[in-house]
Amino acid sequence: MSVTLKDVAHAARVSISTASRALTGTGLTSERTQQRLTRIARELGYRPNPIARGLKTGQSRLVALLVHNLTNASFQVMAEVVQARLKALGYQMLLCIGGDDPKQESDTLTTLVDHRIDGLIVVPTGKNGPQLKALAKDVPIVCLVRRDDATDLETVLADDPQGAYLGTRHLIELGHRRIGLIVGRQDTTSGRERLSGYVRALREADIAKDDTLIHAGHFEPETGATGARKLLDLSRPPSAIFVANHEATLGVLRVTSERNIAIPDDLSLLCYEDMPWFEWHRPAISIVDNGARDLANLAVDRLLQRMDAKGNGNDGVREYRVGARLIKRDSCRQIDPASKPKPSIPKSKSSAAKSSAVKPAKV
Amino acid sequence: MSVTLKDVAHAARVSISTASRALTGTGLTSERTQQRLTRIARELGYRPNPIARGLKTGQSRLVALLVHNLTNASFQVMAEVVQARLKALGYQMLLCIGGDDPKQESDTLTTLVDHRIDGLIVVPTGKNGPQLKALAKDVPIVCLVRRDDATDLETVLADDPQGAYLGTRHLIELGHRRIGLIVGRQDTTSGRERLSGYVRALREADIAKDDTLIHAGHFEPETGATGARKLLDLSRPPSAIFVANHEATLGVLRVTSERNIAIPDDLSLLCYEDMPWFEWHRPAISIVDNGARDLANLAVDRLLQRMDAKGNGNDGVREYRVGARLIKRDSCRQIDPASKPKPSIPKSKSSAAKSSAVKPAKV
DNA sequence: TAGCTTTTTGCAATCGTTTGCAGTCTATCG
DNA sequence: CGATAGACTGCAAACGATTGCAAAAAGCTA
Repeated sequence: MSVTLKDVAHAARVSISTASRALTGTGLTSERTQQRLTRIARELGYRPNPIARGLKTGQSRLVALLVHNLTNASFQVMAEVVQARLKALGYQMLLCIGGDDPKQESDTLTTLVDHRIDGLIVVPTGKNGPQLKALAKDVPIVCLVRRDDATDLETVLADDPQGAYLGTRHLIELGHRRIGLIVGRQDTTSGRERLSGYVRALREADIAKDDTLIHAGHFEPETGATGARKLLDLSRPPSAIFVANHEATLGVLRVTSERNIAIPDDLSLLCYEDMPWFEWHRPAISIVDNGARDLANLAVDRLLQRMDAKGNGNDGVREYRVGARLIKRDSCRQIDPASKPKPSIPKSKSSAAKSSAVKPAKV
Repeated sequence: MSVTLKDVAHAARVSISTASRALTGTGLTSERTQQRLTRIARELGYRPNPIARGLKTGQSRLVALLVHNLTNASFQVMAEVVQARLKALGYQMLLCIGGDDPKQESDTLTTLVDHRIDGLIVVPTGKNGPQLKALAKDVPIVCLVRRDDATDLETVLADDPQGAYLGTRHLIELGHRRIGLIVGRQDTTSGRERLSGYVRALREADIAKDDTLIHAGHFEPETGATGARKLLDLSRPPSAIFVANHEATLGVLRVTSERNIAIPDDLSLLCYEDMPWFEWHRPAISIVDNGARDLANLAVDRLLQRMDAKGNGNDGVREYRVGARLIKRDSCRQIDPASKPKPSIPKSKSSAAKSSAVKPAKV
């Protein structure tokens, strides 16, 4: 069907092996034949067959990315970043969707290694530790966003404690003392870590932690709605809500809208992770950016390094944290505890907010 | 490294060929050996190597989906649907992102056929017709959402003429006579077809087409903003806007919000294609659903059929249309034909409208 | 039991590459 | 001028499966 190495060799009147060496540039061929063959190959439109090559070399030039879904904005940009990076290096990305379901994850993992993928970036459910660990012997693996505690795989994480801390502190600096928190499930790393960052910021400001102000729930809009209702129904409702679970944002907005609560006048709102429409929403929604782009890039970096290292990548560092940063928009306002003044939009001096940096963390 | 067919055959004391036949179920083996071999294979944890198999059979069990991006909600659900369907059939999906850029599309296409994909579903840019046509000789291809006029490839399209017609008629039935249209680029199928559906509905209702009410632009929020401004600045502004280009929705909403225009009281708004947050938005946004899910499913159906047919799929039908449907929510209101449409200086009296009084009145 | 058909099995080639080994050629040096 | 090192090249065996063909085994009839 298509042009094979044999054809090229034949056209150039050399043996297949010479052709192979010349084209792969193994250096064992004379400059002249090498050039001649590259030319002929080009003329004939020869494109090496990765399958045949893979059979011999055991590589596939395929790298898989396994995420939970594609509706999550973070996963979208991660997928785009990973795909772009890999393509530039001649790899193809295999995007798989695991739905945060251990069974599906497990199935997908086995198919992937069957296909002899050269590398894997995975957002683990956390329930397939042993399998992942076993696979890691055959294939370089990097975990993304979530850690699988049952493994010691290299992991690239958002700095959720810091992000939540940053966000909470921002609200405190604006004068808020009663800050509601809507956060994800507490059996996930991110859920726990965001809560802890929130708590730390409060403690640092000598604000007593009030459990009635904290609502932990699932990663769904519904959680935001019930959470918001609960918080707003309190006898002393919060003056700001930090939605540390971006799937919940929609729910919160619906409730504030239903109740005709003006943002940021009546309530300040700060969210976690960006969404394309946050900027376009009125008021534009301030966020803590978890750095999805950086996360993906770092994950690719790590993976590539492992793929090159060929096994001896045990250089100690097992966990990387990508710094979060605050993006101030218009949904949080300064509070003056003394009077009830006109709302003032905080000016965005975003240069100060760029605290993002990539730093390795110790195990 | 892993268990090969040879190992299985050896363990069962049969030849490799027998093992192969027994496991692939070619039917040329006795029931008994077949069972015995499947058992042994299972015990040994044998998993066939798709690369080796592919080399011989010329198949890869890989099917590619090439879309423009992942931020578009339709592409997201399509990707999820395709992945799910294919996985169930033992295929892996290769998701590629072409950015609606002919050069990238072209590059990706060649890498894909290099990888000997078994099939391809592509949202074509429309600029690589010849290449697609050539590839179609080697690989079953189905076009999705957009047609590439330079080819005669099987194509699964949304019924945009009907969808636009449906939406426009809905607005007309609500009593609107001046209906603004914000639509995509007129050099794309969807852009043209949606315009034509709009025009047909108008004609059918004996409403003269007014070109000042039509704004065609790029697939970006900015287009929505400029379009909305243009329409609302008219001396006789429309009483309803049909945003037939869902990337533009954000821009339109920003403008209505900036100008304190209440939806649906002051202006009815109808959009094309669903977004997760449309339902949660206040007011919930009515849409014409293009049936992304159905589109993807049909595309997969067609592709599979072609892949089975092995070349003789010339059964005449070259184009499939998936019906659109109207989803009524709260952003369109009935107009009293007696009273004149109220133009300029709209008061914000909608209880459900964006409540924040403070807007940085930029622009 | 012989002779025939039908099933089941094994041998070996093949897919398109890569690569160890051995052979050929060129050039250099004594 | 002949020997020899060094640079190129080609042969052939892999990689792990599938598959046509022929041989062996089994089943059947008479």
